[in-house]
Amino acid sequence: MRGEATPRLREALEDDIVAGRLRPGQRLDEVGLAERFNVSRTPIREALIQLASSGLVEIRPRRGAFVLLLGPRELIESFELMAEIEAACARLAARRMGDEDRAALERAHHACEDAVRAGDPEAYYPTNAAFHAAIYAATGNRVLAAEALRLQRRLQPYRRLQLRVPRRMDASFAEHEAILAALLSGDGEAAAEALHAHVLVQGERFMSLITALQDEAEVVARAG
Amino acid sequence: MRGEATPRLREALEDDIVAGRLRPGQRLDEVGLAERFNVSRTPIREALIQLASSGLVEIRPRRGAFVLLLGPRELIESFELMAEIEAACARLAARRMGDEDRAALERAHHACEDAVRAGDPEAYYPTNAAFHAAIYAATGNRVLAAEALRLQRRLQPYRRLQLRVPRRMDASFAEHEAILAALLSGDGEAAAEALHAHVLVQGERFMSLITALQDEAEVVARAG
DNA sequence: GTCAATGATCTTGTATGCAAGATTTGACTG
DNA sequence: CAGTCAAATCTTGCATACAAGATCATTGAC
Repeated sequence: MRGEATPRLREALEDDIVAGRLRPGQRLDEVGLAERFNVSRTPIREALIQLASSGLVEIRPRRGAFVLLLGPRELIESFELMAEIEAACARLAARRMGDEDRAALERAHHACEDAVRAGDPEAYYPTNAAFHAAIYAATGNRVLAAEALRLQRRLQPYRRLQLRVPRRMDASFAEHEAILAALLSGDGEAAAEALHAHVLVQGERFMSLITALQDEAEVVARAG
Repeated sequence: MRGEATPRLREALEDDIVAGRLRPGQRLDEVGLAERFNVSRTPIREALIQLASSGLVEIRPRRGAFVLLLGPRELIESFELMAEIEAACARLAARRMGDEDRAALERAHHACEDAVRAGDPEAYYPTNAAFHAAIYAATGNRVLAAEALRLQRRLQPYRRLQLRVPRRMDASFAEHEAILAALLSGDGEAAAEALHAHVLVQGERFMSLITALQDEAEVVARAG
């Protein structure tokens, strides 16, 4: 077994959580994971600690690790934070982005368009994430971009549900169009406002779904 | 040894870093720390991993852990992120803060005033941090506040140096006054702008000092 | 039949052991 | 005398061992 185990485990678990294969609230048993990955508990624990620090996992002392389950309040607050950070990204990106960034942004936008045309939410999901990531990158501020990505990943398990809402995908894409136009025209304030609303509306639309998920997940947590 | 060791170790190391007892760039030897705290390497490693995830420590695989040393670019970017986040806090706080928050903010401001009167940068430092923290809390958004605090701590080892700059403490306090006035009058935009500038100016003023620290720390890192 | 208490079982948190990669030291070569 | 290669030493990363707290089940009382 070459290379180091811990980073690999962290990525594998992170993918499982972000992709929804591990559901919010689910318990992460150290021994079980160790067996699944054919390693000892030590690197598993270290990976779990890292995931806890980046906000994907919650470790309750002496009780074990759980996929982070955001309550309604935390969820609203997280989307609000995301909206503020993305708005800041829009402002900076509009001011600073270069030709390379513009091209990447347009590529990402077209990829979204393809997914919308295909009417495939599963395909839209990653292209949407990439579009937002392209905005982060266009700020030229790597620290800010890393922070935005971290938050994006933290919210992805929840976002994922939202694309199932009828017509949401088309609405999302239309909003992207307005954001992109504002960015390309260099109007940072307009882009910031549009992006802020775009993120917040997602948070708000989620709430009903989330509450449902919440109940479901709690049942899972209790049963599992 | 009752209670759990890891959280205690994390806090102790975090305090050492934030307070400047452990300098940026300094190596953190697992065995040495284990002896110092009378524990095995295991909880030390877990504490270091947590500190790495919150951005106070850098772990280079197979090379060990080091107190995070931000380069000039990362430092500028971090202050820019901090400025954006604090500006967002100001906007939200101006809209939402209650009487309790107002009172806490004024108390924090008066504590700053005392330190300025005494002309004591060492005393001003924590009161300044508390003033900013009061703004975070006044947003009513705990997720946002937690994020702001995390960044604040990450930058504290660097901020700490800046209060040594002549007259900086008085200028900082004067800026606080303007920020507080805007917040209390409910003018979120003005508060946001003032706070944004307040944070950014710190970042900019730091740069010369930082470069000096950078060199010094690298020497320490190489020697240690 | 429900609830509480107590012991068995399981899981976490920490210590210790060991192998592999990194660093240092010292000798040797040009 | 500087530079380089190699072996010895040190450190990390992972595995395993063990103790203490948490969970669960069984039993007994009401």
